[in-house]
Amino acid sequence: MTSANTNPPTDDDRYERIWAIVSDIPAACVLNYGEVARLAGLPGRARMVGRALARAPARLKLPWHRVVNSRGEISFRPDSSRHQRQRELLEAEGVEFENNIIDLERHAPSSVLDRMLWGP
DNA sequence: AAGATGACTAACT
DNA sequence: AAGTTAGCCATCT
Repeated sequence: MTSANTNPPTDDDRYERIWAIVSDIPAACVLNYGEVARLAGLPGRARMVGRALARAPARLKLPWHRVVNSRGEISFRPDSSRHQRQRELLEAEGVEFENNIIDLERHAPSSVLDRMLWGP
C-alpha cells in the first residue's frame, strides 16, 4: 500500500461508521444503541450513537427511527413530538408496540429476515 | 475551566 | 419491580 492510514480514528470517523451501520438497518427492524455501537466497532459507547444521530446531516436520510434503547423503548420523552414522530415512522413500517415497548427479539433483523424466508 | 447533560446500558439494590 | 450507580465521553453552559 502506498499511503496506509496510520492516523488514530477521530470522532468524525466514528460518527461516520455509526451512520453507515444505521443506514443499513432494514425496514421494520430495530436495533438498540448498544448494538449499533458494537456493530460500528465501538463497544460500550451507546451514548455516542445517540450523539451521532443527533448530529447526522439530514442529507444522509438515515433511518434513525429504527434505533431504540435496550429495553425496546423510544428514548425521547414520551410527551415530546420527537417521540411521537419516531413512533409514527416505526408503526408505518409495521413495528408493533406493546405498552410503548417493542419486542426487540421479534424485530431484530435476523428475526425479520427469518420470517420473510420461512414465514411466521 | 469545570460542571451538567444526554437519542445509553449493565449491574447492582 | 423500580430506583440507583458506575461507566461511558463529546457537547453544551
